[in-house]
Amino acid sequence: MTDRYDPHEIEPKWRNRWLADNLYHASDDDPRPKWFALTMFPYPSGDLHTGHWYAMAPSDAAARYRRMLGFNVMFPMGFDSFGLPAENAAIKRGVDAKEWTYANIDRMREQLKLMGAGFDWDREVVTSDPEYYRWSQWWFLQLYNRGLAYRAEAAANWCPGCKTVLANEQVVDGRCERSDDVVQRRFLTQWFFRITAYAEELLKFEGIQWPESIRTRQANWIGRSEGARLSFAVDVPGVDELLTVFTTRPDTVFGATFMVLAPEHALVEKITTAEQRASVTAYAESASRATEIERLSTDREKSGVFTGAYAINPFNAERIPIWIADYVLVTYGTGAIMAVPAHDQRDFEFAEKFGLEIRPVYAPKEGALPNPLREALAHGSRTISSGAFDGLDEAQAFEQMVDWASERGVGERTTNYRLRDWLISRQRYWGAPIPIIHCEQHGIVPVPEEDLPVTLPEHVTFDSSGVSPLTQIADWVNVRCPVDGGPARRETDTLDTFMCSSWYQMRFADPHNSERPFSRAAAKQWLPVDQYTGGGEHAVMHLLYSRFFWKAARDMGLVEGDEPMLRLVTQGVILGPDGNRMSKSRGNVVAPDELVSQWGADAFRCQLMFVGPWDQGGPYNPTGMAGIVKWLHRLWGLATEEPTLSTDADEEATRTLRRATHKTIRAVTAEMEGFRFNTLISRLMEHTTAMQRARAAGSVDRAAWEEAIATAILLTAPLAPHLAEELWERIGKPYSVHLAAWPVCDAALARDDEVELVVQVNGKVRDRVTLPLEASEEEARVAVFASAIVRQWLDGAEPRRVIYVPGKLLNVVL
RNA sequence: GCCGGGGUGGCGGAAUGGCAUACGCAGCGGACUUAAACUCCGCGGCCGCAAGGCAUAGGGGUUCGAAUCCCCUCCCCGGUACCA
Repeated sequence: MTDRYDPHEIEPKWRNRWLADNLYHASDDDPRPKWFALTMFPYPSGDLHTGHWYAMAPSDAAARYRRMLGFNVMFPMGFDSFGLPAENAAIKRGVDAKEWTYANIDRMREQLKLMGAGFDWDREVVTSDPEYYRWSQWWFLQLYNRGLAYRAEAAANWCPGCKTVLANEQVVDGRCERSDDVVQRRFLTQWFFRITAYAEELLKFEGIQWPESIRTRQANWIGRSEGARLSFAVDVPGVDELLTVFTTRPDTVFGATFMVLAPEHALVEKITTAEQRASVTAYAESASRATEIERLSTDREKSGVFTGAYAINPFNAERIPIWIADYVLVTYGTGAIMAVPAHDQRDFEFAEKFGLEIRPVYAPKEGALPNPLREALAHGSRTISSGAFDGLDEAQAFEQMVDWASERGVGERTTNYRLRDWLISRQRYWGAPIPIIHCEQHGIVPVPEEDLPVTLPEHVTFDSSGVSPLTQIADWVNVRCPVDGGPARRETDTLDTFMCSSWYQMRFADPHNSERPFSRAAAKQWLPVDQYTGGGEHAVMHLLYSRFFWKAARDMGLVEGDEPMLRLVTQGVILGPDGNRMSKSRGNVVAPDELVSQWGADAFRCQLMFVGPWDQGGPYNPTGMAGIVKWLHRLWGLATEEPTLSTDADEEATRTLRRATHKTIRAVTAEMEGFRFNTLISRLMEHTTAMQRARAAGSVDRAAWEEAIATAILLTAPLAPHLAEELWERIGKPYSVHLAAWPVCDAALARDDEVELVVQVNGKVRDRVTLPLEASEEEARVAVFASAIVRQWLDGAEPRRVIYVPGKLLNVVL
């Protein structure tokens, strides 16, 4: 037995023992209350990086804490293993996508084990396994059968680099979230999930503890706005279609002096006059060529063209010109607006540029209307120039005008959402095939459930075009129609990987079920997730999709409750030592493997938790490792080298040590509940110092010492699991510390006997006095005014006022 | 522009109305050691000999008392953006 702390000796020993004993397996028949702790599973990119450690080590600590509190904890791990990097490796380097992926998984699984986390490896799921994606396909069919999956032509985001469409959520600043290529707009027939059916419910966050920032981002993304649809007749011979607009300000309809359609709007073709056709076509073409980035630039000057056609305002029968302009988006509302330049700044700028009428329909809140208007008047006092509706405030005008339109069938109150349906088809190979067959006779035919999985062909070759190989494999594509056995073709698009990760937490409840995605009993036992941890960057992707999926599953009667994850804590981004995101090009990447082989997993875990508040992230510099390592050595030394123990040690010293121990239990427990690992560790360091002081002071009470050491080991166990296990054994406790009970604070022992009262004169600290804990205000005053320093400051003057905060402070005001 | 989070020693950070700078890093001094450190002890905001004064991005306010609450301004990070 070595006497020195050597992580390289103890860490492999305990890791192997835990694995051999299956210590962290969550049993289905355990009477204790369940706790489903989940940290976002990784994409198997090939290497576990510092970001993974930063996310997972504290998640593991929190799960271990719950286990010690007496919960039947399930803390599973898996791999989100479909996706483009595997395919890119296949295209660029000629490796096999599957082999590349599974080699990475094997490597990362070993790296994850080095972390010493308490993952239940029996429940591992890999989304690219047929046993898993079979059920992803099954979910697709359920959603299809319920009308929540559909195929439609729509303007889609096309990434030229990835050669596939993307969901709106995967477009960041007009660029592909993955490859950074500028996204193009293409009209394509694609598969969608009807997430908009749940838009309203997704805005509610009842019964869950999620960070404000994530809830806000989801709410902004869903973008609910209340308003009305108004229909305008089109004054074009032979066109009886109505031009319907969505507006949040139907109360300004008398100020509508022109209409604007998105260049892609279906009506444009039908209403454009012969005279205007050439310029309209040219404008529409240039708009379609413009990238999303160019079109979305808000400081760009307004542009547009007159169609030559007019609409009729249903309120006053006025003929108003119809324009097209790219500031109106085909994807929002109805793709058409009534322009009210006097009360909308964008319309105002457009009207100014093209010399269109600007007609105020509200009097300003103060003063007279400027003439001419310098900018749009967003809100006014009372309606003017609005016919029979004059003299109303905004709310009244809204109500009365929408009622008027509803009665005549030319409008209705409506709620509009910015959220679009989730585009889930991808023109890529390395994903779960969409289980659909296209039959010449029967059109879209779902693959029968008993034929699942639709297996992804292996060992495919990529040609230089980058087109998905699935389209090239004739004996995979050509199938018999399930209805009549006639000739048919498989759908060659695959599912967005975000679809595979939208339900993975459900699969963890019953990961090996080959009859269904999970049994009802397993769902009841384990779901929903009690504590989810991961990166906030998934706010409007994974975290939104998972909520949608859960609600759909609930409506199918498969799960209970309205939310998939009850409590969410998102960690910040760990940065390189220079304060920038870690990247190879910057040369600021900190490689976990090197640090672990030098200092051990426990030290690395602890240092990552110690650097700062977890939810904020921040720079990470390995130079700080020394402090953590010193602390672990100090703890080791205390646990392995006993002081002189006695039963008649100094009573006050004993009391002091026990007080430190119980105060530490209280503080560490609170920090653990709040995911404040940095201050948690500082508390443990202080306790370690207190024990060192006690040992240095001479003989120590045996019971108090043993309590202090055992407590320190227990409180450290979630953070440094290997070290704690070793020390627990060395002090003669039964295996395993990770199954031991979390210590409980004895309030009487934690209590202070006396307090140090801060003495202020006019709010400035001048002195301190020590008083018994129960000292009255009168006793405090006596002690304070007896102080020579205080009397010097008073200089004979009478205090005007005395503020007393029991146990803390006494302020003398002159 | 709008929404969210921030700005405290040389550095990471602590304190969310009551002792500013906990706990660490780096630094300095000392002990032990032939020598060392993943050992131990100590020092450490700025000005000042001291008494004391001044310091939490900047300015103003509330309060007996403000890093903390309110108002204004500046800066950094993240999100989002012609959303009708």
